[in-house]
Amino acid sequence: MMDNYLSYQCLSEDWEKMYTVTPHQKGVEAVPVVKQRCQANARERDRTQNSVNMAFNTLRLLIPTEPPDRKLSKIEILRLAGSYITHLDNQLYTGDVEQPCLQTKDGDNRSTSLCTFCWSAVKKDNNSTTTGHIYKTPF
DNA sequence: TAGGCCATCTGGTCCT
DNA sequence: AGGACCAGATGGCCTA
Repeated sequence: MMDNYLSYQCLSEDWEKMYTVTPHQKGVEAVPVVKQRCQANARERDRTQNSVNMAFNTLRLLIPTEPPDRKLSKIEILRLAGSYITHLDNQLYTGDVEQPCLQTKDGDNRSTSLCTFCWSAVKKDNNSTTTGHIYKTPF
């Protein structure tokens, strides 16, 4: 793989030195394909770092965990975000933040369990003398 | 050391 | 035509 290119993270200062492809079609300007490829790579890098990862970080901040700065993988962020939305939706529906909400297990409409976020609240309540705030953090 | 996770590269497709 | 978006491939790092 990448035999035709200069491998990872080709730097902009190298671009001008890169070879160009001789055009076979008449009237087509020679295109510095490697430079073009490196520019595309840079854009893609920038997009994943500043767009995709930023979105993951923003979403991560909205998910309560214990400890709050617990490292979550991207797939964990997505799954927990879904669970948390369901949790909030249940509380909104019942109108009772003290009432633990139940969630349906994947693919099984008959089987329910305490949702992740309520479960963590129960665990935390059992481990402390204070009661009250429902938005305890999972784990 | 195997497996999970991630960053990066790459080529294809779609959009402007 | 060029850029954005996407999914697959690859290799490096980390941890159990």
